Amino acid sequence: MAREKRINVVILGLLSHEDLTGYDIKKHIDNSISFFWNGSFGNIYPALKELEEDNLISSSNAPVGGRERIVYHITQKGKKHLREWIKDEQAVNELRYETLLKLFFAGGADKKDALHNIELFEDKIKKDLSILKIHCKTLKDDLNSEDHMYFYLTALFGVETYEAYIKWCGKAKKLINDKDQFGGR
Amino acid sequence: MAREKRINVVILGLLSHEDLTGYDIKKHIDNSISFFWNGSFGNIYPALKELEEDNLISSSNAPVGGRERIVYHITQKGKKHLREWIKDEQAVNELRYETLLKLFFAGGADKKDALHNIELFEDKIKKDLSILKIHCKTLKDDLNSEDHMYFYLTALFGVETYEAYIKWCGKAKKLINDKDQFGGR
DNA sequence: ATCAGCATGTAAGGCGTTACATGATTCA
DNA sequence: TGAATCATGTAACGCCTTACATGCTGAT
Repeated sequence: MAREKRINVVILGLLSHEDLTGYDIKKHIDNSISFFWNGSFGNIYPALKELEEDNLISSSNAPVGGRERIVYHITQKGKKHLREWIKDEQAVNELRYETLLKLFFAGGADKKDALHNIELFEDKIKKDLSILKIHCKTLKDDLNSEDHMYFYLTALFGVETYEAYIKWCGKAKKLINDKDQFGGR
Repeated sequence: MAREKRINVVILGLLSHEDLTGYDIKKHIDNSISFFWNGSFGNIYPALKELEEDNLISSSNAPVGGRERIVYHITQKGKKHLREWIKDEQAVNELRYETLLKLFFAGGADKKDALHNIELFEDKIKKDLSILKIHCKTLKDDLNSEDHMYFYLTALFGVETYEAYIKWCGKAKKLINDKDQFGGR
């Protein structure tokens, strides 16, 4: 019944591109997919152990100097597992925006707080958008491989939705300011 | 350190509009805010008990016939707590889209699967969008109260981002189909 | 009479985050 | 020599979901 934990397929997916350490995996998540998925050492390392037990990945020690280092490699079984997950129609898509929650309930609060929350959101989105745009452009200029096309499409999703967010922020601020006849409290 | 669980403020927020039972709260969440926040009986009922212990809400028995029914009411302390949460600058905004994850890792899979996943996503979004649009229009035609303005703004957020999603779906499908020189596997 | 909806709750488990613990290496 | 980065891992906890358990009411 219980769905497989998604960190497993994230790891398999990253390892399907190249061999990586747990630390590398965390960095890749942070750099490439953090706007739609997250991971932490606290779930990556235990997941690596489980995946290896299930023969979906294999490991080899590759210390650098005296520093411990374990490089993971996806197996054929792991690749098959990844493809099956992609093929599976079930997909959980969740958005949990506390900023919207605060706005939804702002009726009993100070209008300035509502505006401030929107501005904070807007600033964060603008910052993230500028990074995503660079990323997106780099990928667009190098669409030679199938992998890159898919990376580009996810980055494009980020850029286009974030641009929609920013437009909305403008409208929201305007409406809140215009409708001042309610009288802030 | 640990952040307060957000279901608490969701409940306080809904009760700041009107008195409700636990069952009502679940319905309101499903009807009005489910596109950016969720709740389940399994976390609503325990949270109601805690909130009452902390005097943020009060309860009164209001059975209908022989059917048990507990109506909750927000206290002054609860209202204050809600306003403070809104004022607090911290806000966690997370997007977790398994569809994007599948797309990001689609390089080793069949191109048809990638397209199919986008179509499934698009269908779901279109369905939800049509509901959101009706909701949004209703709210727009009745912007007399401050509460309604905020409800409208959150619904507008949904409409505009979902429209951006649908545009992206079109582009994504087109690019995947056009770039067929990679040769699907 | 049966089924959908109203209504309250508990139990188990899953998944994830945060904080902690440890230590090597590289660069300023 | 100290800070940032590389690198692996554990422990505690939080929050939520799913499934289960129970029973009344109203409509067909």
